[in-house]
Amino acid sequence: MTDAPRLGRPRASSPETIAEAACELFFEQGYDGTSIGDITRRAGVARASFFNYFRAKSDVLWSGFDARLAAAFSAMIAGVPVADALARIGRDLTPDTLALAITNADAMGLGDELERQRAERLALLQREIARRLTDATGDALFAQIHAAAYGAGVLGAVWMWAERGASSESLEGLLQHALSLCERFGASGDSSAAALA
Amino acid sequence: MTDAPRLGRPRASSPETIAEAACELFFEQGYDGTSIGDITRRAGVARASFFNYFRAKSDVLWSGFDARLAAAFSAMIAGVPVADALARIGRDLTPDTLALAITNADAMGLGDELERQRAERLALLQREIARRLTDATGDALFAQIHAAAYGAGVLGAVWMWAERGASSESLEGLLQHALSLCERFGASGDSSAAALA
DNA sequence: GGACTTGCTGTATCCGGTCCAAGAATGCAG
DNA sequence: CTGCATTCTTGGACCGGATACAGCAAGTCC
Repeated sequence: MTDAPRLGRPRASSPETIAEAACELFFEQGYDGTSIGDITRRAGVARASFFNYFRAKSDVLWSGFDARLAAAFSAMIAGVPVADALARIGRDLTPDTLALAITNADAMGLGDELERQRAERLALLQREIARRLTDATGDALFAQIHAAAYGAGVLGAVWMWAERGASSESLEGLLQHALSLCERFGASGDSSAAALA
Repeated sequence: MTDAPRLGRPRASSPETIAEAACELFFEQGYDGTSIGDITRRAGVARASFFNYFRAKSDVLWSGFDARLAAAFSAMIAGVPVADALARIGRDLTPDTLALAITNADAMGLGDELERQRAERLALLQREIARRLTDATGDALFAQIHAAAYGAGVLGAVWMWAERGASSESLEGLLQHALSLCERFGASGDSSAAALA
């Protein structure tokens, strides 16, 4: 939230600068056709420095969204109800690199990579949400199913929002619509727990 | 389904042989500590031949399950209802390499790899099921949510089954329980489609 | 000026995965 | 028996992502 600490050598670049260079190259050469060396060369830093800013190549596209996810998980741990915490993901989400990647997936040559990363986020959402849902209901299997529904709702809403051009206002409503669908699911499943325990 | 074609040089090894060698090494050195060269050396074939039997290292664990998934998808395309097609995944599923990997995840050093692969299968299930569900309801977002619930049900059931020791009989019941939870979800969501179209 | 902390860089290394050309082992047609 | 088509094996080259590390640069604080 605050600015960086003051100690030590200041950073010579920034995640934004590197991400910008990367996205340019993705448009020009495609995602697979762009090596990390290409990115850092254009950004004016050494290849090894790339990993000071991103953990992996794909993080260039996902780091912003991942930060929102992490915030939502923190809120959940702090006691915020699941649906409320997830709804905040859509608050003030300006079109970022992920939205850019979704809308221009073809032009950037993001064939399966985007799907692979989306799959990881779906699983991450499922895991974290299920952790909180299991405490409430006690049925682990139902919690996993319900959590996956929530995760799919979040990602589905983001995708639809991006594909419509990331018009800034509609994500929040889209997300709430999706989450309401998921919540209705939970209301119907409070019986039949101990059948197979 | 039938035997192999008769033409050309016969195979010098088999997926089973290679998978066996691989699993041994995973127990001895861990998944990450075992290179593909290690596996092929123990199996008595050249490194390049590994990719004649598996597309990737992780396929050693997942190829059996993937075949069942593919069969289920084929059935869905042929018109079998979603829940019925998915229920067949549990039919006669003898403990295979995947079950072995789940139960011995720690001993094999399968830290995140198993989760990553599971995430991909969850997304695959979601995609294929949603493809069939969208035709029926027309609401793409709800279809994605519902499809993810189905996928999570399948994987959750398989995981519980494996963690209980893969006792051969209980998977089918577990799966049907999970799928019934998912189906109840679908019954409640037939309104509220055109609100945001 | 020094100690300390942080970041940059070049390099070496590892491994998964792809590609390819040459050769080996089979069935089959003549 | 002789080619021929087919299929698989093998070794090697190659690429790119990711990790590790050692040495240096650039700041802050005392």
